[in-house]
Amino acid sequence: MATSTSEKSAVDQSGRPLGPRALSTRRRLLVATVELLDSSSVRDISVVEIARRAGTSPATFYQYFKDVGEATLRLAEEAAAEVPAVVELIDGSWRGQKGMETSRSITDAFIRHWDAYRAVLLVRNLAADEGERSFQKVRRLALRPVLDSLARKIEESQSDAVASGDVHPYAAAAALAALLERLAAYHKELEPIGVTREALVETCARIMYQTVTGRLAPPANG
Amino acid sequence: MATSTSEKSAVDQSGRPLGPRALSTRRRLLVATVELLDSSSVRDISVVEIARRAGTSPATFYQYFKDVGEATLRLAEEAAAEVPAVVELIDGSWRGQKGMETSRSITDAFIRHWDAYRAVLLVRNLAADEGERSFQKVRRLALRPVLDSLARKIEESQSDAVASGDVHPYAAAAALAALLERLAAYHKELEPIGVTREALVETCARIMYQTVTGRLAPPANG
DNA sequence: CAATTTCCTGATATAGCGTCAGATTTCCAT
DNA sequence: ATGGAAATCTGACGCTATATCAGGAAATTG
Repeated sequence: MATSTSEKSAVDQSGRPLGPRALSTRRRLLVATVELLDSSSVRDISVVEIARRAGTSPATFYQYFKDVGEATLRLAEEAAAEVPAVVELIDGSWRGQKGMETSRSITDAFIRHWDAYRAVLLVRNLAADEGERSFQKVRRLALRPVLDSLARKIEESQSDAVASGDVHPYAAAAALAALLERLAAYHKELEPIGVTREALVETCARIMYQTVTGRLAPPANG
Repeated sequence: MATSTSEKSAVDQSGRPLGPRALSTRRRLLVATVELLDSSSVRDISVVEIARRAGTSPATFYQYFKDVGEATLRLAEEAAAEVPAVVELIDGSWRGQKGMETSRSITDAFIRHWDAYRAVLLVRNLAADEGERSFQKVRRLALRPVLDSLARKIEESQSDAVASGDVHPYAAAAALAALLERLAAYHKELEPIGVTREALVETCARIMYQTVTGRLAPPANG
């Protein structure tokens, strides 16, 4: 859990920094919020319920958060802190079978990230898509490093490559990120339809490989 | 607008079919719902507000819909009725420059579809991702034809192709659909960052082309 | 251990939810 | 036309949640 980072800077609704007791209350409220987010739809989560589950009163909730949206935003920030691990993978080798391996592990890491923070990330994306600035900002915060390092890799490939250079690196990176995100959110619903997680990862990895390197993916483990 | 189809079968909350006056009231309520969906976040849309905007009372709303969720579901059903147009494009040629053209127009059509129904589709996807069965069903209804015909095309390409056959057609189709969906939801936020809609469409089209045909995309209109 | 700061909550005004009985409008047979 | 039945709408109501504030309980400090 990457909680400690944000804990440091946590403040009261009036801007005052928090002591240890307050910190733990705040944490309980956040935990209650994820749990409810996990188990029911956003639309019918209420402050009362969060407070009840956290063993405290609604008034206390408002001491720390403006509304349910703000609590969710804080959770999204915590999730964003976990992404960097994915970024390092991108700097691996992108040649031949090794490249496919890199691609696969990125896909896999991304999906695992989503499975871990699913509910929060879903809400974060909806809010961002609906135009809420603060949520857009958190999403960018989480995705930017991924986009940047993907785009860099694509550029590298383009310079030494056979591949046609008419691909905008950043657009390609964005497309890949979009693919990863949506697939990660979606895969659970695909499995009952007969598409295994493995097949999905493999397909996604191939697409990524091809888009990054500009070459066709090598046949599976020869 | 594809409203007439669903209008026919519209019923009261108690299952009774609707007369003309009721039909028009129901429509006004649905219109008010989209408008609010377009202009504010799902979380703070209320029945009262919908009723106000439709020039009627909350009690009337409940005559037609169980809650805001159901109204949204009906709207999602109407959006789903528009998708088939996209499907026909998939049956076009996938060879060389023509293939890229096909791919581009699919991407373009998909994005336009999303721009037209954005708010509703966003909510539909969130609800589906959150596990609400009825919304999953509507999404499948809309996406199935696309998936099916994409998967068929991929299979065709595999039979006569050089390309390695270790791509699961349905998984690949799902990945493409995921890419299209996410990108369509996302593109507006990418433009300020310097990624034009055109670059996005082009990239997306190339990925689609490569995934469907198993060949590298031909260089742009060289 | 009392004063002080930190943290929590009961009370409350306001507003939305969801239901029902009855008012209003529309329709149709006469 | 016109009176009554069918269709449609809504005012009123009990319930629950929101959001705020003044003051109470708990921890900390000198």
